[in-house]
Amino acid sequence: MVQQVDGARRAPLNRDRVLRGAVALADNVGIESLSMRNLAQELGVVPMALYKHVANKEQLLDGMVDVIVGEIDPPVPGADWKVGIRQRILSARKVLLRHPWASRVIESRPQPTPVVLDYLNSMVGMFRAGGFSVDLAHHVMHTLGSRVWGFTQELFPASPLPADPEKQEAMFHEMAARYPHIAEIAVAAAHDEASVVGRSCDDQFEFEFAVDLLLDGFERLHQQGWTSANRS
Amino acid sequence: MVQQVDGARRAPLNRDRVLRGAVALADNVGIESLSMRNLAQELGVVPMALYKHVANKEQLLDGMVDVIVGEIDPPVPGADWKVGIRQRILSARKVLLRHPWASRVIESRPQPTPVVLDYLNSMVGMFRAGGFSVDLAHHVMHTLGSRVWGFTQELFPASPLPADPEKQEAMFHEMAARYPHIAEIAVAAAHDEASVVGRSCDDQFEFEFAVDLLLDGFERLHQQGWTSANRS
DNA sequence: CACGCAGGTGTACGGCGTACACCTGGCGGT
DNA sequence: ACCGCCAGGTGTACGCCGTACACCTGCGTG
Repeated sequence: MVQQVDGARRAPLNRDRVLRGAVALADNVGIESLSMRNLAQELGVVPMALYKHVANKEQLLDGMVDVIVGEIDPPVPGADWKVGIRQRILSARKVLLRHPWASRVIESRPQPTPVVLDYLNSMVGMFRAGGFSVDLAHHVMHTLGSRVWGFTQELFPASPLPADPEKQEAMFHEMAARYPHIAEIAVAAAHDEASVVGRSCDDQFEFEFAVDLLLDGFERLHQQGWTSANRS
Repeated sequence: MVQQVDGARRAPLNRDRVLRGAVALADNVGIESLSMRNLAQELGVVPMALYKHVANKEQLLDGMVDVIVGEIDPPVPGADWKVGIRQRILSARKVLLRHPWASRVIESRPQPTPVVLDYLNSMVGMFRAGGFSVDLAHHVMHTLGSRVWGFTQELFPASPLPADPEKQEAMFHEMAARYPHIAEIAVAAAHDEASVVGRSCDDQFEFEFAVDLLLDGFERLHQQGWTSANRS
């Protein structure tokens, strides 16, 4: 049933093959359909075989995160801190857009792996190399929050509009009556992009807007010699 | 087995009682131990009885979010936009600190409920009342991201130190060697608070640092008459 | 040739969400 | 006084999940 079609025996599994298989499967069928049983089947193996290579599902998820982090570009060497950080974050973002499930998985990990710590450490290092005090670098990392990973907390994903244009119209009027401020944003955004109502806004622009606002704020504090001692 | 000890029959369930029971149970035993079966038992009822009041577990979670949002203070009427927004967000934060599971649940909802939309709408309204253009209000909401809910993406929770102080020492040296930038932050933070190594930093301060940096940035853009037309 | 051990297997358990058929007690209409 | 309805609660069962544990198998080494 599970055996190979071609005569050659399946190459033996190893941790890396398992992790990459898991990433691929999550990419294809969604993270919510990634189960040990599922993954085992995909790899042509019985579920329990996986446990020879990962301790349990949590460790599998940790390993998947490590694979993803490995896809992020390394820091550009001689760059100014601001452009360097920006590039790195936007590289992370590109990776996360390739693996839409990854942000949720990253958020769900209770402890960082060494690979993740390496990434964060090198990020802090870029601020330090730019002359930031330990103090400021610290708070600035907190402020970036999930954006060091290239994603922002989505307030909600693009709403799937009803196909029927009459229902669309009705829904729109209800929105406008009940949530006028949200509605006018939706209208403006739709107009900007000459697209249908409800089309979600330009994600990339929103992301860069936020990152740049933050980086500019950081720069200002840095130049002012900000210290956490002047906590008001 | 399940019947009441006192002669009086259990008051009949209703949606509200189910939701509040679920919130209480999550508070007590943690969200990961909240199951339909568990909750039913707590309410003195058979699991399937819950389905007369909520369609499924997803709707239960939606309802729990609504309960939490209901605990956030309403906007202070005559306040300046900046202090008004700040107060509201810090109120949300207080609520979320009472229900530590709530941030993860909010993040996990695929669609916002009407109650959530009301909250977001009123938040946008505060920016609009402060003179923000629709355009700027829009992007500014995105920038706040999960902070409108009073939480920030945690890079990782406080690490539980090993009890043995020798192991602590060893771990610390390994950290310092491998992740020097992270280590120096840890040292500085520990020194600030005269606490043990690894003690997590002052969360409230980090949060307010970020919110204030953002609000200041928003104010600057607002005063400059910023428009998304000048997208560089 | 025997042995060990890494890698793969089979079976089983307890937990989950929930579909579906059923029961029951009180209330409104006649 | 009776009947029928139906909201609310029950019982059973299914298919999924993660994974403990005992087992097998075949290769590399002594």
